[in-house]
Amino acid sequence: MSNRTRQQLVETTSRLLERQGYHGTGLNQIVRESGAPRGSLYYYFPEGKEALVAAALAEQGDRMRRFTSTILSEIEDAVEAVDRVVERLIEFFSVSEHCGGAPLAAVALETSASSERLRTTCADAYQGLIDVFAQKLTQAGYPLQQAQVLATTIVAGIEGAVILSRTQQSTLPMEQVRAALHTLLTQAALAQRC
Amino acid sequence: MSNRTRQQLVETTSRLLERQGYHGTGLNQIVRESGAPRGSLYYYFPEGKEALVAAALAEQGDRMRRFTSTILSEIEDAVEAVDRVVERLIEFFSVSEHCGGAPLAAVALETSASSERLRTTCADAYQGLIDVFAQKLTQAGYPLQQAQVLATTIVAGIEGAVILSRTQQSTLPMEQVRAALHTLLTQAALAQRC
DNA sequence: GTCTATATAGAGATAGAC
DNA sequence: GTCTATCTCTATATAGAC
Repeated sequence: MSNRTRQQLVETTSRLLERQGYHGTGLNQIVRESGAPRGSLYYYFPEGKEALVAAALAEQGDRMRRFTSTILSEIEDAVEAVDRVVERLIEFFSVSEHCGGAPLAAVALETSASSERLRTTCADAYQGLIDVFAQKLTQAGYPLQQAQVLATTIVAGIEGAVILSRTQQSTLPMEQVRAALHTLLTQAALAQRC
Repeated sequence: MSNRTRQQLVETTSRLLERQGYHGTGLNQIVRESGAPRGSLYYYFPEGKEALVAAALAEQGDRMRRFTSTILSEIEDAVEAVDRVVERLIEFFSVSEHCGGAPLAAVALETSASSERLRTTCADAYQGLIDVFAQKLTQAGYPLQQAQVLATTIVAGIEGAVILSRTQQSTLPMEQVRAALHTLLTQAALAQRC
């Protein structure tokens, strides 16, 4: 079936990129671990590796955005909602055996200087995620500019915390950043009321 | 001369790792761009690529720690001192044509699952940097646990901001995170006085 | 849609001369 | 300390059969 094989390739690529990066992930490994037919890769992605990776990154960006958006819509209080997002990410990080959590970061760092296509794909994915947080914060009454600063800081803090947690093989950095973001959002809200 | 060639290899490796990551940086390229004699690589690093990269990462960690420590010791007020560190990093990011600023992150993400040696080297480097910030904050009167949370958040925020700034080719994310860290540290200090 | 075979290039690493 | 030559492996990509 057409979309089935293609989807296997994209999902396997996403998974491998997350722990090996762009240059560390070979097409042979992708084909092998996906179980997809060997001859299908260049049928679905005639432009080769870069196109396959771009598709995987875009899908990961969508997944992250939907995941975040769902949680933010379920909890009315903005501070608690952001807290819950980070808590859920910590859970995912734990079950991934301390090797997941930043599906875009490695590729972004490796390729931002060499591939415009992959760089912009990552940029769009990050911006989509930032927008989701910013929208929640503006709806909660934060001024627009402050909401944008805070949303960027949330995403940056999470990405950085994942890097630290992966190198330390511990959830502690993510827990610490979660606490700090809670403080930041709470006191920003307080300052705005006074 | 002995140390001269070795140093050329290490410095070139550091520079290439920063924008290409571990698997994207080949030994041939390192030798070529360093201008070091081709035959010297395995003389200075008999254990091969992993050892060379580990040396480069350790040196980058030291460099970052010294850079930060110097600035923090020059400015008495802790909040202003941290602000100044981020400002200086933004300057470096600008002159690197939006491709530098996170010398450890790419390798950390690529290899944390496959190389204990590189993972722990990155972990040690990050911890050294966190300790420098934490020490400044405790000296400024922040309680120990709060200082550790804030120090981790500073480093995580910076690393995440660099990722965003590189993908967006703009200093804006770093500026935004700088502002947010300023708010966080100021209000944490206020809360502690009341 | 999928296969195998292959082209071409580059990787990391080793041996042995100098 | 440094050189060249070479080994082996793997990479991406393509061609052409089925």
